[in-house]
Amino acid sequence: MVLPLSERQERILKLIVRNYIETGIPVGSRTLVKQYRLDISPATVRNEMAMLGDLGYLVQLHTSAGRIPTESGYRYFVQRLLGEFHLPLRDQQMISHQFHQARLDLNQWMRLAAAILARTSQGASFVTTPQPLRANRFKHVQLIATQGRLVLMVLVLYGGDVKQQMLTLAEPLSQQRLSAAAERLNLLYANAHFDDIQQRIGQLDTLEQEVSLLILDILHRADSTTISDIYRDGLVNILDDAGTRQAVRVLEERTLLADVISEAQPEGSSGVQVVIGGDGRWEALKDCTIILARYGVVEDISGTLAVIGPTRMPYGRNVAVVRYISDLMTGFVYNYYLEASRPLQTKNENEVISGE
Amino acid sequence: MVLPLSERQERILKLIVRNYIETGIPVGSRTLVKQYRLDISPATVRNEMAMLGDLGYLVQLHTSAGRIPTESGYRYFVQRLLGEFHLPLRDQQMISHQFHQARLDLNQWMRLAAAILARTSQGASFVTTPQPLRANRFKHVQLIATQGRLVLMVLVLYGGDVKQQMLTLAEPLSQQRLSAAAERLNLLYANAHFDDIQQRIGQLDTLEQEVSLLILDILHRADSTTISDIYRDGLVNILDDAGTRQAVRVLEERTLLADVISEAQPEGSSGVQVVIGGDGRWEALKDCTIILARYGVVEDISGTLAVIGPTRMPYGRNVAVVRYISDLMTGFVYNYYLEASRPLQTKNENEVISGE
DNA sequence: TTTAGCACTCGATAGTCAGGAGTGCTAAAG
DNA sequence: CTTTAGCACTCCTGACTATCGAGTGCTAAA
Repeated sequence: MVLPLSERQERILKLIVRNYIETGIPVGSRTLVKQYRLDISPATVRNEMAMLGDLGYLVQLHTSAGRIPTESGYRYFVQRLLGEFHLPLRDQQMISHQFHQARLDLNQWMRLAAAILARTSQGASFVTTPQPLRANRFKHVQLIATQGRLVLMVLVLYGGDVKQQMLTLAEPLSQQRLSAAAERLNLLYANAHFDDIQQRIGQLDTLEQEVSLLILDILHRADSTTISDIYRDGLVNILDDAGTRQAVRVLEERTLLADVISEAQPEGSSGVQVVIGGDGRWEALKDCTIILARYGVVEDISGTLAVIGPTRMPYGRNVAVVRYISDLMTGFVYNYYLEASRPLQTKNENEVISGE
Repeated sequence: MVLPLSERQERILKLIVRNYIETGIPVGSRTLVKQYRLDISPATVRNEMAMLGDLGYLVQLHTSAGRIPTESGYRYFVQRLLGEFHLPLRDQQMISHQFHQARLDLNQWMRLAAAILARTSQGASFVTTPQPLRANRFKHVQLIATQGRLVLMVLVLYGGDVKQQMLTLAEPLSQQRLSAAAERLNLLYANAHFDDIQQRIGQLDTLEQEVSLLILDILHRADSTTISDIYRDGLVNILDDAGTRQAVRVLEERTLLADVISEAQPEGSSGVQVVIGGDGRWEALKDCTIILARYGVVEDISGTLAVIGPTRMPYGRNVAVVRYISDLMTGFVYNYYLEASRPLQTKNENEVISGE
């Protein structure tokens, strides 16, 4: 529930948030008037500040200190006062150039995305590999003899995810024998879902059954809410900020991270999301803000990328860079998986801020 | 160059280091005598302390404060005074049990190793995937049609490393055609090195040549000193220690980390290494200590695992856990890649401390 | 409704002082 | 020659105090 403010109140709130983000020190009435040459007196500003305080947008650490924004204050700022901020063209070109250097290598793209997010946002970042939203499908399997009874199974899923797993046979088999088995499975399971495989498993010989069970196991694990791979960067950037401990926990605890990702981005939502101070839902995220966006094909295959930093962060710039890179990555996913026309430079619609 | 100390000096140094590691406060002569019921007077201890100070093993932050160990002090302690420390049997069992739960899944093993190192050492940790020490060899390739002219190439290297890469064809080809090409390459390149492939590339058709070039490219990249994959954990543990910034840099900067790994572990050395405060070689590692060990088959295929923490860390315990897990992982590598008899519980010989 | 004026609050900064842990030095004891 | 008791000295720590100033809330006048 967001109460509407008078235009002057909004102006004052905006200036306070901006100033505090920039300087990090609580801002008082006199300073504000002088700094921005307002044509109203400090006393007036004080009255408005008191009002904004009552509404829960500002607090003061102690009686005789200036005001700083509350979480709600930041939220109001991001939702209504932030405005459109575009990445400078030079930055866009530089980033886009770097991405085009790393053509067609998922690994490099992920690492690059994390690195650029971290660098331009001055915060920490993470990026997850794109994954099918609905149940995973079989694409291809290969069996490779290594030593004696040990066999390496390489399983490719729809969406390009490659899984590898060892298995031990009852007796050694030749590579020919293994390849043949793999080939049969490839024909039988083309585009199969978990259930399809489970149905057809009866008509197979021992080796093929064993492999199928492994495939089912992997599909099962891939389908649960686990995140496959996470690329991080920029931890150093936030090392001595407030709320570092929280931010690091988010990056390290896969479960917490998975939780945030799935909760903050309901039902194939698109657009950039800003989660400020946990939005009351995650106690663990006090004092830090996550700006995240989904990239890829929303209803089909997608991943998440995000910037993490202290609540007091440059929102305009960071939202812009998250949006820009998410667009680039979307283009990549199209190119990589679907080879449809590649909608680069698309603007994300429906900017949303979650919470309350 | 390490000067020999009298037995009493060693005893005093040992107690000071132990006490400081435990409490974190500078230790004075009186406290020391009282705490450990020494049968000598504080004045005597003071004399010895002065001597140890002259030799560079102790310093005091200011005139009237107790002594703390210097880097050299820690080094002397680790080299000569640490003694054998074994992980409690209960811990060993617990760890070993957890590893046996995650059978035959490289990914899980790596993650687990990092997690356990971090947990039991109360520090941060990293583990790199095992990699062949010498030039990499071709093992298997597979081509998988995805969409139109896009093809996913999955390349398996000797040692089980799986690489994936997209390529775009001049024109679409059927999966049969692709599989056939892959099969020919598998026969032709069985166990081939970079050079072998380069030689044989002439006798191929266009598609096969294109794929071969990609393979060469990947082999080339894999052969340089790049580290393939790094698993980290336990960052939160060291968040508010001294030297955190340095430790985080080691974990984040791949080049720095690769540097440390290759420099600190010359020529297939084995055993646990302790790098204290960068040992004068890395300015970036001031105030933090890395305990690292190679695991795997020394001359053949191996990875590195390590614990990172502040200089003031429990060395005995941490060396023990690094050694124990490195042994476990070595057993895993044997099992996974070579299926030789699996020398679990082997003790690492030649404990070395690097530097000076 | 705005603003000038004013009393008040409270953190930040600096100074003073006593207490205490620790040192180095010296001289006596073993 | 080694050990130790004694002592003067250093310097950190914590408590107490005073001053300063930025900032506030309130009231009354414009």
